[in-house]
Amino acid sequence: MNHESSLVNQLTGRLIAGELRPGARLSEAALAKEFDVSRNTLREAFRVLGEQGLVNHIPHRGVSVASPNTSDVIDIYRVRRHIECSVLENAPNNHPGAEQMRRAVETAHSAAAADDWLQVGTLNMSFHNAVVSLSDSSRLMRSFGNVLAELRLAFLKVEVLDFLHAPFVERNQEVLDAYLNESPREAAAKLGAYLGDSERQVLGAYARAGQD
Amino acid sequence: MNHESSLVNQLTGRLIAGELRPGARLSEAALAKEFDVSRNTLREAFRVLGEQGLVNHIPHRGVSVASPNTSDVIDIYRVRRHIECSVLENAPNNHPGAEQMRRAVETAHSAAAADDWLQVGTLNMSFHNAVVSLSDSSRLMRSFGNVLAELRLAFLKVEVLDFLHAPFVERNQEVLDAYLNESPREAAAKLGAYLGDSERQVLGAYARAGQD
DNA sequence: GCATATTTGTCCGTATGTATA
DNA sequence: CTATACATACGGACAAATATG
Repeated sequence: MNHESSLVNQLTGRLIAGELRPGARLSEAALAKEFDVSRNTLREAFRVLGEQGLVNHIPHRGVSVASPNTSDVIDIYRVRRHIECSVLENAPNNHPGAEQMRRAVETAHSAAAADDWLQVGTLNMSFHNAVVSLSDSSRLMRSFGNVLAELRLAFLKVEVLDFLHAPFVERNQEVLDAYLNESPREAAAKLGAYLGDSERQVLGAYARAGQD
Repeated sequence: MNHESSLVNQLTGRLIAGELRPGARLSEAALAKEFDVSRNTLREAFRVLGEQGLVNHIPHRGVSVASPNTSDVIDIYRVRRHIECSVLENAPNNHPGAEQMRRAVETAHSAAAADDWLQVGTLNMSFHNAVVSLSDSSRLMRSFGNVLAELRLAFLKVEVLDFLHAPFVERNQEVLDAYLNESPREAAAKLGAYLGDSERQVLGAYARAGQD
């Protein structure tokens, strides 16, 4: 059996769950023992995560969980605007991805009504992944997924709590409606405004937390 | 000194130079001996290149140079259209990246006059990297660089010779002029048309070569 | 289909370099 | 400054999977 890819998935799961906090040093020996793999196997997984931007590899100082600063956040939102808006604006009608978007919004409404904010946050990610899936590009989806995972670390760093995503459930609904009933251009414009507000909220949290 | 990152660079250099052909198996023992590194070090570099899409890693069957098929090429051009056109359309005026674009076009004209088509190909990549640099996003530039490197492998696979880039020198010039003298929207439209033609040319080469 | 050789996956031990206490 | 802890890289070893005859 292949430990390697499942090891990457396990580590990613811990990272986005916040069990390995941003900035935390990741000891080779400790983690190797914890996951019951050799240091070499773990190091190979570290290289993959480093390339994905989830961990930082500082020469001769080891590996630590990525800890995005404000310029990282700004860069991440630049990527989001370019990719998400471009994909939505050029999306064809009746793309199956729209159904994924619809489900994500619908389920998010239910989850919000049940005060399950963790679920709301997860469904928010599903919605935006669905948007990018309108591109039919596996490479774009892969890169975008990495960026969203990195943004998740930014949330964890300044403790942007999941319930703060509440207002965005309705915004996602509006983006979807614009795509279905108006025009891709209008939907992309709404999405761009959404991303601007979302970015401001995260940067505000950084300022309050006194992070650079 | 850090062997690891320089090893990745050395391998990347060989790959885009065509010394390691698309589809070629990369023996751990042989390459480790050739680069005078241990197998473990080489395997870590393989993981990085795998994440970048330059090599394929099949468990228990080793690593081989990526060999993009037609659907890969189509996917790559989807990414190029979304990223390059979106960046150009939203680029500010007087961005320093425009100077890089200008230099690439100017030098390409000279190189074309001197029949140095290898150089023309390199400068073509410089031009499009410069376009993406208009985004001021390091993540976008990194992802785009990986995609361009993968496209380079596609060229090598079907032997799209560098002199075929000759007509595109003028197209790049037109894109630049549109950006400088007309509007970002007009420049993006020209770039989109350019990418469509470029994609057709590559897919034509695939058809002639009988590749899927 | 079977036996053998090759290759990969994993792990350990150790020497060296680096930063921290 | 010395000592300690840790990360890096190498080399060797063996099991497991694959390729080859």
